[in-house]
Amino acid sequence: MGTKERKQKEKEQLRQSILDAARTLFFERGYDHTSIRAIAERIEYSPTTIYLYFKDKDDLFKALHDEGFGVMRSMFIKLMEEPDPFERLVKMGRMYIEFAEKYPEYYDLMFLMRAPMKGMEEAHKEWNEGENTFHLLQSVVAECQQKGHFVGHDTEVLAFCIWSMMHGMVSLKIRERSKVITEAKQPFIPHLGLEDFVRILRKG
Amino acid sequence: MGTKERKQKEKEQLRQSILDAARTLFFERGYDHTSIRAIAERIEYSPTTIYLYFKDKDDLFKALHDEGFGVMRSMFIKLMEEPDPFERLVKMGRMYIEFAEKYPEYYDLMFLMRAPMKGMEEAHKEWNEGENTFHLLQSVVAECQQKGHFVGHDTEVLAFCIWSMMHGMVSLKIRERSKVITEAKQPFIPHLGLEDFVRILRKG
DNA sequence: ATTGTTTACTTAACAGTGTTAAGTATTTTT
DNA sequence: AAAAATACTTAACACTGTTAAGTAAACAAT
Repeated sequence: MGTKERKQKEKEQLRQSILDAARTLFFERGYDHTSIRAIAERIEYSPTTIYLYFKDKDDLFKALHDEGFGVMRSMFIKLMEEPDPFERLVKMGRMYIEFAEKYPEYYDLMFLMRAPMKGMEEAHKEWNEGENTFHLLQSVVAECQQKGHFVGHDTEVLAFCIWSMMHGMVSLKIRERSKVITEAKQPFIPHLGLEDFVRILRKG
Repeated sequence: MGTKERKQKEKEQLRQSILDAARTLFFERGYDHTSIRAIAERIEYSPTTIYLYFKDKDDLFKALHDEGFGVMRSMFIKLMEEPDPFERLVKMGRMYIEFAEKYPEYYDLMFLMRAPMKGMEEAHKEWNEGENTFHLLQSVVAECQQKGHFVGHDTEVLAFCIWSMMHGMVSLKIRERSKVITEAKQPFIPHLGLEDFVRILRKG
């Protein structure tokens, strides 16, 4: 029965091309300003076809949200071979910024937008993707502490602080709040900030 | 001509009650899920009346956005009498968290949401409210440096880092991303993080 | 006092949204 | 050849922000 498998593959392909169209349009004009009808038009299907592959608009969002975490994970994996935990932590910070600068739209979906989380409370219930990534950070911080860094700090709270720092800089930049600083410094802002932060952390 | 003044006042009152209704509904169900019709229904006027007082929905947003900065400013002013700049900086941090915890919806409008900024690019062009607040922070940081803190750091970049730290923690909390940490610590999360951060800063 | 004009508001409508129920071919199974 | 399942579409519902046109009352000028 080769036809059954072929049909299955065709279905998977259509699902993928819906997702591709959605990604393109979401990234181009944002989630709110992308209509199901526009996505449908792009792949030359009727709008209702999309509902045969995705529950609703939030479901499309969630798919891209998880896709984003996949991309981020694949970037993080590369630097796990760095032996020194503090250096690894610093590299993770740089990678975080690189991800946000390269895929600001993914970052938006993953960490900034509210829309998806509502659908996530029902389905995922616990934002698994985000939790996994955070625990990765937390374990690196714990390793740092074992090597004598950050003495007397609560691992969890400190990890949250570090994440907050990165998230703060990156999200202020993405949402164009970083325009409050001198124009010449703006292109370097998350990186400059990170290096400044690292200088402070090295002492602790 | 007392009637003219009375009319003027009545107009101002209606404008205010539109704003009150908008605030209530925005805070209750969020900007996106509040319709002009719902606001109109609440004050028992026709939807189009709102357009006689506000250009469009973004204009309503902007009014509440600026209102939020007014509230924040009035909270900040109180702690400007603190003579020691470092202590003042710490108190500003605590105040920032208090504001965000007391008025998460204002915070959302002011620092998280995207919708308004688009309208702001045309009108304000430069997010004045945000800039003023940032420059206040920057001057406190500069004062700290004059007293020997944070030697060798760029004032602007450092101020941005500090703001990022606060913004990161607060916004992760508001958008419910802080659920990645132990439940027992969650209620204290922005405060605990701040104190941790302060401990690190005191050394520099 | 009767005009004309301004003011403050409403009705009706447009073009768009997410989403669902019902319908239609086409293919597969019996 | 009849029945059933598959894959998709058409038509519609109840919304949305926003605008153009209309209305009734208050004012001004003659």
